[in-house]
Amino acid sequence: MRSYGQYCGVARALDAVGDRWNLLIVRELLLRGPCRYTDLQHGLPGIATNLLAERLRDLEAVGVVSRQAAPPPVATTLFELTESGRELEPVLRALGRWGSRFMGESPEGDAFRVHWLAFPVAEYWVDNDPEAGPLSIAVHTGEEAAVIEASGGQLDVRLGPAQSPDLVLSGDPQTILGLLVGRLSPAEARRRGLRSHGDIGLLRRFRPEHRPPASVRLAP
Amino acid sequence: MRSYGQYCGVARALDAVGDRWNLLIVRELLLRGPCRYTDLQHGLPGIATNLLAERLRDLEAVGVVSRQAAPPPVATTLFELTESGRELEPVLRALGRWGSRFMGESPEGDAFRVHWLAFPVAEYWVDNDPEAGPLSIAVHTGEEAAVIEASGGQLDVRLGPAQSPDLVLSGDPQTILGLLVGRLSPAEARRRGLRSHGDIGLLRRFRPEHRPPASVRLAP
DNA sequence: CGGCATCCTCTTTGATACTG
DNA sequence: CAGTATCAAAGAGGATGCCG
Repeated sequence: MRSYGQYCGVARALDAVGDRWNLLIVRELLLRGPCRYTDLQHGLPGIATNLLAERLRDLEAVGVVSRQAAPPPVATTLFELTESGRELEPVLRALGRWGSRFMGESPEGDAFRVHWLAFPVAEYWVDNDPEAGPLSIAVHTGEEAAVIEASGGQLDVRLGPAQSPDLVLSGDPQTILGLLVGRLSPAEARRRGLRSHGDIGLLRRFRPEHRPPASVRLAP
Repeated sequence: MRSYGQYCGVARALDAVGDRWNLLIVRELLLRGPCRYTDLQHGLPGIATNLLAERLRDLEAVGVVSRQAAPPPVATTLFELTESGRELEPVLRALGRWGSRFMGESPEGDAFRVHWLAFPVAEYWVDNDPEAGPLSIAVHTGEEAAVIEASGGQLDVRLGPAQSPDLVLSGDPQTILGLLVGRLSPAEARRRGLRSHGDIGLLRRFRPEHRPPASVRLAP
């Protein structure tokens, strides 16, 4: 991307990561941790392979991504975020939160990957009963599966099947998401095709939190 | 911008405002409030006029900007953020904060506008003595002037000259910024050409704050 | 397979000139 | 003041090929 040529933090940030696909690459690495090239391709449906290669070079050049030669069991290149790259998390969270207003519109034709649910969970969930025992919730949608694990007040989202989940949810992405962020009640979600095994009341433990408003007025 | 075609909040947000220049247009409207077309051009050095017109149409279409026919004293079109557009503030703040790491690099050749300082002030300042009387600090850099006003714990940044400032700062953008965010001490700033009138110690009232870390791990 | 590079077409950008 | 019109250059997207 050409530089905006403006001595402003927002402009400089966009100079570095404002190019098309860049922030989505960062999303993948934030959500999944170190990834192979093909993992990235899978998590970025629609990207042209030459663009992915070029963007990874660009992100490396600005110090957001680094590449590692993985040791023998993997024996491939792993791409991971640098410290600076991980510090983009607030940007991605703010974008995801703002973008959630468009998630009600039907996902017809849109690709979906389960691990994308980790952002809504991170943004909208809080463990209201951190003293209670660990809990695991399996989520199945499309061909993929993920697990949300709560333990000691900490929430984690992993890809893959659960060992012995306390609750299993399956349904289409829109319904699962609606349920997870509280836009749909369990009853509404079931009406839209949600299937569940286990006590769906467990979800109440993770009600959305609210945050304080900003304190500085920008344009009085 | 073509849609990413991904059912993900971040992707949907970028579908809406990820196009080149869009977030900088939002920055201008956040910092300056309702603007005329030519105000926007001035605050967006480097934008082509056809692009500005097109982007304003796009942003209107996604509900981020609205246009108003201003009443007789102004008698022109005013562009302003909708509620949804104002809710992009956390995105811009996160971007500006992340981008501040690139602000140490020399601004040679980069354009600068004083009102861009409002973001760093909003991000890095806090009024540690809100009970104290109101205070106004004038900032002069390049051809422009702005005022930072503190009153009752509230901070405001305005364009234009100050009435009777308690402190006047002038210098190049990099030095002023370094001083405002605490990267430079007053002595260092003076060595880099800062000129001041009034008690520069007043700045201590507005020391940077720190924020708590995030509580949800994304990629365990 | 994993990690690209090349080639090609189509779209978007940026610069400039011009207009109601 | 608030744009539209035009055009060259850069970038995106898709297909395919190459090399360990």
